[in-house]
Amino acid sequence: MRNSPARRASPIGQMRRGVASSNDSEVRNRSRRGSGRPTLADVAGLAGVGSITVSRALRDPERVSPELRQRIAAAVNELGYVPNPSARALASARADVIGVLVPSLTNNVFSEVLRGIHEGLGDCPLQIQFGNTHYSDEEEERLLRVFLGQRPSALIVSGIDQGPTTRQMLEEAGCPVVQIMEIGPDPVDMMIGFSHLEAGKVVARHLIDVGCKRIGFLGARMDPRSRRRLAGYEAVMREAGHFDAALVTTTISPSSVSMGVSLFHKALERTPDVDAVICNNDDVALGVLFACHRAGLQVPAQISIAGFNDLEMMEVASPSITSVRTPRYEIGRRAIAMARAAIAGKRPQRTVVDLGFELKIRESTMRPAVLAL
Amino acid sequence: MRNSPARRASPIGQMRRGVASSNDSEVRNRSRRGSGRPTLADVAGLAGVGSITVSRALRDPERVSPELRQRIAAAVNELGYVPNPSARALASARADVIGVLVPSLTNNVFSEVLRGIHEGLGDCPLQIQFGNTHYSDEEEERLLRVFLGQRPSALIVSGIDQGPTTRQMLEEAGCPVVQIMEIGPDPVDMMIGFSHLEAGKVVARHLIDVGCKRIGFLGARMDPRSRRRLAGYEAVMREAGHFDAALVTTTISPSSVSMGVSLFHKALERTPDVDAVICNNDDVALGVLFACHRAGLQVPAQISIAGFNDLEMMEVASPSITSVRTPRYEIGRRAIAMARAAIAGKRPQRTVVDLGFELKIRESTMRPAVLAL
DNA sequence: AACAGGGATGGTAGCGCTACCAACAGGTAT
DNA sequence: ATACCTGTTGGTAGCGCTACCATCCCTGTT
Repeated sequence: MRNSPARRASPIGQMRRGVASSNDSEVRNRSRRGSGRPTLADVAGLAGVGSITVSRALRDPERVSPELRQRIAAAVNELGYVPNPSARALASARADVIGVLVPSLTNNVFSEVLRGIHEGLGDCPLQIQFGNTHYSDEEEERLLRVFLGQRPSALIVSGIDQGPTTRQMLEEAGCPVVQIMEIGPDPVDMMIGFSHLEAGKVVARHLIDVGCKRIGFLGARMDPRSRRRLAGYEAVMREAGHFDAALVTTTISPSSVSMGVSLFHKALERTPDVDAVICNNDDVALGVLFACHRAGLQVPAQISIAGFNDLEMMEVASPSITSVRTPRYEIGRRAIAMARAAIAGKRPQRTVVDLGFELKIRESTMRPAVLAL
Repeated sequence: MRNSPARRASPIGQMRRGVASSNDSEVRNRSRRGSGRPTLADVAGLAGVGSITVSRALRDPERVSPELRQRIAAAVNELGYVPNPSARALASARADVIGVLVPSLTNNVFSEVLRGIHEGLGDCPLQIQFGNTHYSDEEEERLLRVFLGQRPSALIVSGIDQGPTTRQMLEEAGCPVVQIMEIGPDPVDMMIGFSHLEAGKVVARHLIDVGCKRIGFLGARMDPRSRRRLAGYEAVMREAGHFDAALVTTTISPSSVSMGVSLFHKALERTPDVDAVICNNDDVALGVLFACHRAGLQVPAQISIAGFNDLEMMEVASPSITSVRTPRYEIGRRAIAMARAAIAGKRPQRTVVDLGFELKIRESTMRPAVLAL
């Protein structure tokens, strides 16, 4: 019941027999090897051309005369020919695969990036080979090694803090490499993202502007990007003379809404006088909002909340939550576009692209006076 | 700067010259084809065995004597040999690829499933080939066609409502097929999920039990699974004599928290007397919670809310939200386990697995009396 | 002692495609 | 008329691996 390709193949075999040398095809039908599916040679036989011409017509139609092109298209259609990517990869020593390494799948930031990557691909015949590093350098190195074994057409990796071995492998990969999410000095090849340090600064400045002084920082899963946001916060707080190490509450445990609740409780214990919290992402911010609601703390009258990433729900939360809009989807799309351009030999003029970010100011950080309007 | 594989390959080439016939290797070095990386034959030369023995040692070590196995392992290590998956796929007419089709990446339900799939894979040498159908039958069919062109080892598809062409392609795929998320009659091959109809019934019954009568149903992105949950709701409501078509507010637009807000507003307009809403997922439920908060409606005193999926945040929301816990991660893990077993020829005895679900009753649907305790 | 049986090993011939070169037509420059 | 392009087509030889046999050796049996 589960196995009919052999049956399906037989009409094709007969078709072939009528066109190619009959001896040939009979031998082929008896053979136990082979996939039983039409090949380039079958298409070529039916169209009455050489197989290499079919190959060209499929990959680079410009180089084949319109007449042959049409005959070949008809033959492809009739046989239901689908190219064999393994054979192509083997013959050309280059797989139509783009390796993508991200640190997490749970995190909806990266699912947005992945969506951008998939949609940026459109229907071009590239495959995405996807790997989850779980925020581990060793795992990243292992996965990269596996990916390189396939001779990918390009690589997309998250962040700019690869370990030395990983860094060297990327440099020697012999294919375009795009580092995403962040920008920094010394790219391996290309880079697209924004400055997390600046983003941290902007949020902190905003809260100082609206009159907050005891501004806490809550961070779960303190990856390198979160640490840079924290560094931006710290720089601005020091400059304003407000910095206090007790205001910073972080954990390396994974981020979640409930982790936001517990980080907030811990912060309240350490610094009961906090008048604002900056969260390293929106999950944590949402947890803080819920915790405030449960504790009867008025937002923003008694405490202001700022998040990071600007998930869609931030705008409709009650109160709506100030957050930094990050171009996650756009990063995915543009990363693929850059990779494709580089594969096609047209390296973009700008190899380091700063997509920036946007502070979305909402109710959770508005001054009472403004709210009253 | 970007291109060093050629340089890296040269010591390997020299190594090879010392072992294999020197004439051979010189020709090989001059050739412009080939990846420049060590091959099975190189490993075989260094270990002093036939290449087929190396192949066996790598795929099925039991069949090679311990002594040779060790020599081969040493040679692999020394050369840094990595098998070429394309060549393997071509020669064996079978790629070590599992095709996975899901309808959405935005939806965190499916990112959990994907996480389960990736983690269920462990470090076995299978690759996941992933496709996003965007809830479109045509797109599903197109992607399936692409996947089948690679002769995957197994296929994982979402839902049980494939179109006739897709259904036929799956039946003729000649590889194990796992349908996930749902169970139903007439599986293509294997199936893992739970009954959405039952889940819909259980939630509706619970709300009736706590004394609600005008129970609304809010649904965004009404895919087949959501429709079956709605059918369960409708059946129970009819049985209780509470059904009213005006209580059902749905849209095919994508689901989101803000869509939950607007669906709730629409429902309030049509049936201002609703005393509870069942949402087809937790995003919508969260939107309802925010809308209630903004409108000053007490939850659950004035209105009860139930969600679906039991995202982590439901438990810490304020009030916490009743939801149906669905085994998303587990579905991914088990689906891969079933696929791997089938690939290995050990088809599981149970080919249709019902993982069930669990109604998590929380504050948002508690009777005032219970809350007062 | 001859033989069958089984486990370990190797040789060979592809898998389906593309890189490379060769061939040839039809034009343009010499 | 010859040489020399340029553009289209085809032949051939692999890419690196595995399926399929053949071979070898070592048992155990008659």
